[in-house]
Amino acid sequence: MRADAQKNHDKIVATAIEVFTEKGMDAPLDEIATRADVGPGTLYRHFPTREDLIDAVIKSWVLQIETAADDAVASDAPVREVLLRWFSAYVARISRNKGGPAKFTSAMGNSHSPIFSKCEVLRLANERVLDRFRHDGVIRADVDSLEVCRIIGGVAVVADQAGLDEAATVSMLGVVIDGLLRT
Amino acid sequence: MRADAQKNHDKIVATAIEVFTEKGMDAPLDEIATRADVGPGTLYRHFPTREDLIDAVIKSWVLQIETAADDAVASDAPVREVLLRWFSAYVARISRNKGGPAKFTSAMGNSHSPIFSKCEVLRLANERVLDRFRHDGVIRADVDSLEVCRIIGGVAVVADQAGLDEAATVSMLGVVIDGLLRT
DNA sequence: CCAGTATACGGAGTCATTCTCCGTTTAGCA
DNA sequence: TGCTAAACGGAGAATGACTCCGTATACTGG
Repeated sequence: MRADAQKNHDKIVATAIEVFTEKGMDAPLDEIATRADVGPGTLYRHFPTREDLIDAVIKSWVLQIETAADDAVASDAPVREVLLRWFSAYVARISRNKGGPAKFTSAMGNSHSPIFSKCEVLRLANERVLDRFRHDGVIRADVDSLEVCRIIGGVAVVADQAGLDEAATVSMLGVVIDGLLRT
Repeated sequence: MRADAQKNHDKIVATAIEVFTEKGMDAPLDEIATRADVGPGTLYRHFPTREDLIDAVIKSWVLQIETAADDAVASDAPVREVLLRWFSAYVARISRNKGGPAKFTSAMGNSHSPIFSKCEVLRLANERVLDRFRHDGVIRADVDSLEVCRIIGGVAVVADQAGLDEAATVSMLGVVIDGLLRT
């Protein structure tokens, strides 16, 4: 890639992180272009769709999600507590920017989405956590990771769109966790 | 209200029902105006916001929700089965038009929304059903109707946005129901 | 029945946003 | 240093929300 192209690419991603933080993931792309001092054409050449740009922005998350999952797998606290912490981390992650939960959760399981691979990271991290407890027989075995991601994602979407606080989210997650335990 | 205004009002609502069915609840309002043979100005005078129009469109539902709730309260089938049927009806209702679940669920509990009163109908119907089982002591008492509506709504939003089939929805509802039972 | 007026109409027009097209510029190479 | 593929960027087309205001008309009181 040409040096100027690389520079613009990086500048766009950096600006996108800023703008998404300020205005949510549905922020006008042209504003990102303007603030990155590039033309709209340049932005769209690098990132044909909004999701392609989101994909580039997410890269930094991946590691943190993996770490949270590692913690959950390693922790010897009670199941309920471990799951609550893990799901909270999951929700916090995808909710960092307004509109994020909807973006991730509706792309989940859709292999044609530009952010599919990032969703897979989430799904697989969740799978590792669930596997640990499935192994112990403390959670039900008939629900797969994708489905759990969707339910948790649903909670995140509602919390995001209705502007709920963390307490409300935790309470809803508690219900879902109880639904996963036993059986 | 002047006779011509009434006629236009009715024509707009009828057309909106059609267009929402075809294109979802985010369909262009100008298209509704065009197809109803009125100017955009007329549509916006009658319904200042999209939600005001949705509110008018919903009127026909209310009775059906009440009926489904009545059935759930009266049924002597097992809890799990009754709840599954009720929640399925709830989800089906708000998911009738694409984009519906998000509209309803994010307005739920927000008394400033034009469709708040309709959301209250949903919430109260759900409350009646929950109350019956709370009385029997078969479901947990520490989760209120609003919260349950949000969790179920979250499932509906995800199913709607990801285009999931009914089996997937039912499976997710099953998890939530298990989370509500006991304790 | 008719005139006067409040009410309602409707579409042209503005604004915001997405996305494209294409003439211009430039990095990197031979 | 000159050539060319690569990249740029902004004008502008397309879509959709929403407003403004000149025009038309349904009602009412005489």
